[in-house]
Amino acid sequence: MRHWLFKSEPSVWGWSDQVAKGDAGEEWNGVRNYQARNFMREMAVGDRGFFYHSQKEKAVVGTVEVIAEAHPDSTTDDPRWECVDIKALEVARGPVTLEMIKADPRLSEMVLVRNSRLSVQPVTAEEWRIVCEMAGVSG
DNA sequence: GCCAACGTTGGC
DNA sequence: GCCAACGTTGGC
Repeated sequence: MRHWLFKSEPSVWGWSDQVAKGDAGEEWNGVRNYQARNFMREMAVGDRGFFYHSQKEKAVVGTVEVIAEAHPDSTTDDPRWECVDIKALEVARGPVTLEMIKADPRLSEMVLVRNSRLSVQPVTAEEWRIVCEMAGVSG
């Protein structure tokens, strides 16, 4: 199983929106960046990821699971853009802020730290374990 | 609100 | 195919 990080502005699509969709989940649509799209193409059903709020909050707020492989993005007719479907899994007992992540030397190589603009990112197994621990989730 | 970083576009 | 110009994102 691989791990990922999904970033969203909470004012556009937040954790509560994701939770409201329940097990049916929702498309992670609207991505218009090739790198991010390519990562979604690599995802498999059952992969897990962090749900990160950008902008004001800047924190991992929960975990999600990939429930459908990449397929055309329903929000555009442009065949270049694809997305996966994800569902909310576990809420973070305490949000893991960007500040906390930056303060931990073990997480200094995270894409979130190195390339803050990428909206869909891979997370290593170790990074996954550490951030899950900080968030108080089982992973 | 500003600005650095980055990606995309389009002219050559 | 290069690169300048431009637009967008997101942290600060």
